[in-house]
Amino acid sequence: MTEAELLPAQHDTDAALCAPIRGKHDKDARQQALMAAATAVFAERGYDAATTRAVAERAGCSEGLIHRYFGGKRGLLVAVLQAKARSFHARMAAEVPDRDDLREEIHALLRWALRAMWEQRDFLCVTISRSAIDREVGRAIGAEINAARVEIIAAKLERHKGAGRVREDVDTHALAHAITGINLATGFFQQVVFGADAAELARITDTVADALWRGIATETKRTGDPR
Amino acid sequence: MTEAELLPAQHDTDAALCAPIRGKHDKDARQQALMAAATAVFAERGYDAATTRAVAERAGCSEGLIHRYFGGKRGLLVAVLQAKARSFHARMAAEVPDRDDLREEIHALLRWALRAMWEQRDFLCVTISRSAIDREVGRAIGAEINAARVEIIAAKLERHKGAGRVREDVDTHALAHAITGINLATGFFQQVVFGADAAELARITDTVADALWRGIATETKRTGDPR
Amino acid sequence: MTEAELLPAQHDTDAALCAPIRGKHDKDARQQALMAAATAVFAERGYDAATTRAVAERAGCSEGLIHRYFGGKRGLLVAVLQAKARSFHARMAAEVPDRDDLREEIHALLRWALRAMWEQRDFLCVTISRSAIDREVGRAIGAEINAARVEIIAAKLERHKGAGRVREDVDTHALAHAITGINLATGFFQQVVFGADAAELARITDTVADALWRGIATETKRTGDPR
Amino acid sequence: MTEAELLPAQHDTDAALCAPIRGKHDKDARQQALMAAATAVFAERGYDAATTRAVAERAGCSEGLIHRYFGGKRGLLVAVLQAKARSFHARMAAEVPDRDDLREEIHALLRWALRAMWEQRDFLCVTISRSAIDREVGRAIGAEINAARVEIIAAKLERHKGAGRVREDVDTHALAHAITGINLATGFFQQVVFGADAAELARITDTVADALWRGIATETKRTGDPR
DNA sequence: GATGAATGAGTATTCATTCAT
DNA sequence: TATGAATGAATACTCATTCAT
Repeated sequence: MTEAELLPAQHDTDAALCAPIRGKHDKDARQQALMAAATAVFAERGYDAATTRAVAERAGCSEGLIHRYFGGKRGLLVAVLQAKARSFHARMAAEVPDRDDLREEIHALLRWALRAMWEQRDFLCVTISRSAIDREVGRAIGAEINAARVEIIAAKLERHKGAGRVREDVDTHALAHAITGINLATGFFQQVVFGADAAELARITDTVADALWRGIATETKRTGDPR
Repeated sequence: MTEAELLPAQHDTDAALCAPIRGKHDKDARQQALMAAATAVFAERGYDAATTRAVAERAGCSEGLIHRYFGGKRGLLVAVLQAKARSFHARMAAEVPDRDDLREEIHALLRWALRAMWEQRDFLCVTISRSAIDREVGRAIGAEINAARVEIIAAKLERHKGAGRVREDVDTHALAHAITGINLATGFFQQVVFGADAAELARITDTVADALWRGIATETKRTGDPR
Repeated sequence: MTEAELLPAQHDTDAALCAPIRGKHDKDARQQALMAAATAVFAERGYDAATTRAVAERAGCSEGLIHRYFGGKRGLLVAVLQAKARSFHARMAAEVPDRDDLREEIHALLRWALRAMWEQRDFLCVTISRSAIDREVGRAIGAEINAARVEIIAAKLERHKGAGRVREDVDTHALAHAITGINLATGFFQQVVFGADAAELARITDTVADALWRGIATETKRTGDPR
Repeated sequence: MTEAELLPAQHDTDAALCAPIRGKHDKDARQQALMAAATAVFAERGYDAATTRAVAERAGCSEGLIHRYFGGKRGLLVAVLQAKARSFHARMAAEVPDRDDLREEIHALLRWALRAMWEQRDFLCVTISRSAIDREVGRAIGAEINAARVEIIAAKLERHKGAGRVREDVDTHALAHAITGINLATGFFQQVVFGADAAELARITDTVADALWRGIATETKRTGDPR
């Protein structure tokens, strides 16, 4: 499993986006700047505690624009969420290419989540925090982001099943849900919220990946077990 | 696996706790009432949107006491969190008794989380939402609630390992972390936040439980496989 | 016609009401102070341009109380309006006692309005200004304040009619409406808004009072005409 | 008294004025459009609640022009007021032609006010509302609109006096003020603000007109009294 | 000790006005 | 010249916290 496909593990929220505004009247640039600033400020303080003033200040423009462009604070949150959601699973599809080795596939999926969620931790903090409170946001996340990832993973597993690498009695869709859940638990909660260290995360990830692999792989295919 | 051990699936916020205060000057009763009211109000509206006035009103006493007793709104949140944490894993230890069948043990652990988290969903919403924002709360949850549950589960797995039911090369501690994570992902996110239906949840839980069991059980012990 | 019955011609909004608050926690005094301050500030700047901050500052307390006590800015306006309305026509009834000379009665009514409206000009500015914009306020003023004054005047005229001092074909109710209207026009608009001087006001008032008197008095009763 | 002279009773705000702008660069047309739009928007919402954006939108041009052409929102109000004032008493002079019957003259004056003020009610709401608050506007209204109308009415009365139809001791100027005041009271307040019905308004108007007529007419001229 | 009246710093949002284009 | 993007000061209202009673 190569690591080359993984993104650099750092915040992506602002490098380019928060760069000084080009023109005084560049509407698009300002909208981008506001969304980037919002992602950061929401992440740092949480949605409720974040102030529109702080967002505007960081974006380098006036509060009024938040209301002009996004219809208010909540509109800004929604805009940020939608933009991120679009890019997020597009990336997963691209960055975790299909493999012919089931074990590697599972490991790659779990490791990718560790990387991607660390990188997106700012966005995730807001999203998770809101989704736990705001039913509407919660369902939207479930239906849009989570479901999409489940489908991608289920398709991968189904391919392995078709190739005889996964036991016939395994419910690939349910397993995809489980893997997505494990991603969230390790990638976000243990890594970001609980602050687990890299070694522990690797240990957990590898352990569960191997356990799952053994648990779903057909007997004959498991002979190449590295351990 | 009997279901008798599982708790009734309903909100537990406060039948008794919100009962009318016994004496006007019963300090302990007032603190209890405030914490119960806070649990309910925080759950209903989220921490930020909850007002100390609402908490005081529901507890039937004055706002001032929140500051006198708990040092303010945040102190009240912390008090509630700690109290819940204490009771929470005490319950898990009691309600998921050790079993000699590994497969049943794993299934029981996953099913218990489904029940317990549904029952505690109000409290979890606040906790999860805050922990994603408030680093301090996040670490506290990780260190107190999560770690304690990991230990309990790890001990169970270790016992099975000692009895030769778990492969020697399995890192029980890492696996316990994984199981706890799966609990959170399915019990809270899929069940409460995303609103998955019971059948789907059961399917996911059973699938991952079986996969893990096969993945960690020693070959010889698996002959009794029901499938 | 004695002038002794007329009130001193000065603002009454604050002398006593805006006096320093007695006790820090005197709820009633603060409500009074807020209403007095509101009357003054609304009068000076108009309802819209008046700020709750300015009202609070003048009342010597915090903005929050406006919302706690009156439910907001509009509630404060309504409270002021109602309080004034109650006292206003009670005063007219008391301060323009019945007379047996019709001519004196009419003169007294018109002069009283001049005095009373000058004195209440602050309150009237807000009231008139709002009533012209806010349909609800307008109707309320018409139904409460205006109608009450019409009734009092109509009763006076009816008494004169009964005593044979007013022509049988005079519609006393319609005339009462007219007199109330003339009061408003001269007492408020010419006096307060247009800034007419006292001599001119007296001339207008006396002219119209005499014209009305001649116009409604029975022929025989008019012999004592001073002119 | 013919009714033919009376204007159609409907809002006159802008059938023509709001028509699509002829040329993009027709400065005069734009100023007209802005003033028409302002009249309408101010009337609908009141001066304070009206926004320059709403005015600009309705006029079909940009907010900036309000400041370029009129120096701001207040300047726009003043421009509208002056324009209206000019047209208003020009109309009265034209629409209430001199009559040789004093009684008819007075009735006509009062009835005209009822019609004209109903028709101009939107404009009057803003004007009256502002004049009660904004001293400058109040004096301007008094000096320009009111004084002009007083002069017209006084001239009419003086003509009747010259013809021996009005008693020598009547102060025609003061009476003209009184009539103007009654116009305002009945035409605007009772009719528009208090929402009195047509029958009641007619009764009041006729009663006061007759009372005034009897009160000022010379004895001999009154023999033709219809009653 | 307990109350609830009072505070004041802070919030999202609005809007007349300015100015780069 | 006209536009409309951008501003920023101002607004009503909220709420955790304090403190006189």
